[in-house]
Order: sequence, then structure tokens, then C-alpha cells
Amino acid sequence: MARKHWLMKSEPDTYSFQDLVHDGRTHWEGVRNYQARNLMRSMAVGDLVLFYHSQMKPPGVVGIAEVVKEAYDDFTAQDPKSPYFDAKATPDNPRWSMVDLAPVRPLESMVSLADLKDNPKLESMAVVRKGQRLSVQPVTAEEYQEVLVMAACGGEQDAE
DNA sequence: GCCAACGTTGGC
DNA sequence: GCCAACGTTGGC
Repeated sequence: MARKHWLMKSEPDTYSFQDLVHDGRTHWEGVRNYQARNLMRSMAVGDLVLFYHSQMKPPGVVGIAEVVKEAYDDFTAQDPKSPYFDAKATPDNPRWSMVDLAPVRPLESMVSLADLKDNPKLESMAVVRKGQRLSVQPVTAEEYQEVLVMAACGGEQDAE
């Protein structure tokens, strides 16, 4: 079965790629959007993730991660002490899901949002489309490969 | 800090 | 079930 590819956003102040490298593995708790949740539920172990830092100057893809556990209940939704607490989540209806991620490697160089927008091959990527705020996005194999090429080329590349 | 985009909530 | 109000995301 072919690996699928994804892009997942994180604010580095909350959880950065360096944090993931340091931890070795993490659960991706706190997603409180149904579309993003449903995408996580369709992930499989071994799927590859472009790790995107939002709220940065500049924002962009900084590393590659891998799904190491498929979707299960996000228990932080039922923890009143958690910042992600959701009163509507119960043991009968846990409502939210999360996956586990492990780092694969950082990119040789960051591929910024501006770089992604400048590449015509990536014009249909969700992350470059105006107003697309979804924190979990599907990425095609071609788009994924193109981002890796850009990272290897220093994040700057001219279209032929 | 501003504001556009978009999801969610809640009154009706 | 519609839709206006509101809250959040996230680039700039």
C-alpha cells in the first residue's frame, strides 16, 4: 500500500519541529476542526508529513515527520485542565482524534510559504491558497516530491 | 496589530 | 434548516 502524504501546521511557540526531534515522538493533540480530524482518521502508519511552522517570519515547511500510530481518541478533550478541553467530548462520544508522529529529518533548508507560492507546480496545494487555514492538509506525491527538491536546492528555484 | 477567510453557534 | 453574529487562524 502506497504511503500517503500530508502537511501539518504547528506554531513553533507551541510545538516546533525541534521539539519533535527532541521528544522522538509525540501525540498530535488539540485538533478541534472536523475536517482536520477526518483527515487524521484517514492516515496510516508510515504516511509522510511535511511539518509546517505557522506564525513565523517567514512561515514554511521545515521538516519531515512520519505517522507512527493511527488515529485514536484525543483524551485531552476530556481533561478539564487541558487547554484543549471540550465539554462536549465524553467517553461515549470522544469527538476528537489524534495520531502519533515521529521525526524523519529536518529539511536541508526551509521551504517558505513564499517559495511554495512562487512554484507553479504547487499552485493547487491547499497551503498556498488564500484563506486556507486547515491545520491538516492532504498533499499529492508529486507535490511532496517537489517540496523535497526545493529544500535540496536551497528553497529557491526558478521555473524553467 | 490588522483584517480576510472561514468554521461554529444559536436564535428563530 | 437558515443565517447573522461571533471566534479563531494566520499571513502580512
